[in-house]
Amino acid sequence: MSSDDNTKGGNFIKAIIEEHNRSGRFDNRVHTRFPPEPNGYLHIGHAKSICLNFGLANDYNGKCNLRFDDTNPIKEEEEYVESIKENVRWLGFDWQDRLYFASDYFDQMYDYAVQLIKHGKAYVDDLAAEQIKEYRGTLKEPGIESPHRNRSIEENLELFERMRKGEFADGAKVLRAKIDMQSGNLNMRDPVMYRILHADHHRTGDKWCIYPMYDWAHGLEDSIERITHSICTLEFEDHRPLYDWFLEQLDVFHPQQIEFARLNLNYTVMSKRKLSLLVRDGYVDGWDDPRMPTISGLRRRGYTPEAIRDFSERIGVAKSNSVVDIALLEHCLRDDLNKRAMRVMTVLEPLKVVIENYPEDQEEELEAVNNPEDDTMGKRMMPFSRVIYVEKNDFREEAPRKWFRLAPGKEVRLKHAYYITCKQAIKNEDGEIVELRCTYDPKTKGGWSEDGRKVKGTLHWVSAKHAHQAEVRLYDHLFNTENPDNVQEGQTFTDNINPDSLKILKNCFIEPYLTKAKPGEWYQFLRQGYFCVDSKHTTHKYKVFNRTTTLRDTWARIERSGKKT
RNA sequence: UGGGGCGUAGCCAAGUGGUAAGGCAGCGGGUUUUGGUCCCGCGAUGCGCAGGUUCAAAUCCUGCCGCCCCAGCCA
Repeated sequence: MSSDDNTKGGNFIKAIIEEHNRSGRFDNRVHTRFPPEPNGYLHIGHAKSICLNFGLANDYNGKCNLRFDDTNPIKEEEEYVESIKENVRWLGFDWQDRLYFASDYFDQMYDYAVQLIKHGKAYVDDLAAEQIKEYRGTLKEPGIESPHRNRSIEENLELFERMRKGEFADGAKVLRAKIDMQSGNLNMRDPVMYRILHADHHRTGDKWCIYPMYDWAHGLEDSIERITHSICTLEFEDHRPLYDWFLEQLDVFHPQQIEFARLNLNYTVMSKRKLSLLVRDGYVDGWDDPRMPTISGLRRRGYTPEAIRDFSERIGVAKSNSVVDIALLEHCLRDDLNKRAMRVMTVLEPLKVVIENYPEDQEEELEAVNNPEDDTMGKRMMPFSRVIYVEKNDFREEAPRKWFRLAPGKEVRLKHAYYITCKQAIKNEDGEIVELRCTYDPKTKGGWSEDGRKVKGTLHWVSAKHAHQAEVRLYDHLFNTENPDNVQEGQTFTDNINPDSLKILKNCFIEPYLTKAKPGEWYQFLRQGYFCVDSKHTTHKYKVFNRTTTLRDTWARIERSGKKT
């Protein structure tokens, strides 16, 4: 790969990498890692990081590791490890044989800590957590040194050894780096390296009762794996001096930490805390609810890995806090689905249409194109008969200006079928329209006429006799405000939940072909949107479809703007 | 005794002294058997503000202003 390819669509991280390649700092090697903590499910924000790390490795002919940063046994579980691996794989990335765990390095980290103690750069502190906090000082005042700061190396060595052996209770002692209690950077005020935690770890069991802190562990993990570029989010910028300090003291391989802005999206929330609250309090149907910004939610909603990767690329990478418009994500989705989704016909809110001049017992098979964007997807046959269903909102008793659809006296085209003209609308005793009586023009088979007569409206339909019933779930944004966290006093983000984020339609009709639809397939319901088979609620006999996203709807826009004026 | 970052269009974002890329959103128009797709066109005399250096400044200097992060034995 030439460097021209790399600079295209450049970002500041690529600039740094290229500078390193010029200077030879890492021998032209690029090795990144995606380092999740296995304490929750991945979301679209993680996807950005995954695409970034694996993407850079790919761009520069390097490698990217999948590494679980499992240094806190209290929060971490095996269940999350599996789901994270599955998500990364689904997104289309391959860590090959480089699956690592921070816990695999616990022995080595312990040895490094001993080394630091021997150099007089770390000490065991007996101060209680509360006291450590007091001694740390504040943002504007310096901290003060712990009375145990100047213990002898021998004593520190012995105490640390006894910590490891389990001679002390949780919280009784910690190992601290001896740096600078005066530092303006609080991270440098003798940060804790090890805490005592008599807890079972999901991988190391009860082998350890002391566990390394993030700042101590992370740089070592990177160094051990010979990571060249350790990419993390902005809030770790203040930690970089500490990251560098540890590696310098140890005189080991020293990766470059680079920080970028995490992804924020409007109309949703991204924090682990809020996401789990939505699940726990039943606002959504689990972590994979199609309205959730989790990878599993997006997947169940019908998002494609390609769309998510395209999105990651288009949003760019920078250091300024920003909120990306979710419309961009949706655009990427439509862009991908437009090319790959088979077109089918379904009627979501049915209105019966009787074609009066079509023979009672006649049926025919009409040819339908599967995807006008892709001829290789071929054609299929659709049954047609005297009674069909069309969409309720494709009929208006009084046609507004520029209305191309059905109305008394209006002629429209049934896609792939015939032109029909509306003769009469039949109402029930409540005044609701329950049936349309139409006539068809037998000379317009296939949906066109030799006389060149213009018919502007084209409708989707389904033959009543041949249709199958199905459930369709229409999803909208989970929140009805751009920034759900922007609340008045006494309110919480859940007060901004969109009450109409899920609409379930149980009386929908689908064309016969769709009875074969399987989870994992993408369809465009003609004129309505992209849909997929729901993997959770669909049974052998009962199909449930999720609306992935709508099509752009110019008519809705015209009506909306018309109402405003 | 405070430290670290960030400000380019409604939203992202390139740009690294030579006269403001691109995408999304929006608005017009064309094509169309999806009011879809596709195609064409439209937005910064200006880069947080004010000075300064220079033939030339979003880019360099000075001073302000605004926003974000940091006081876990979380990551």
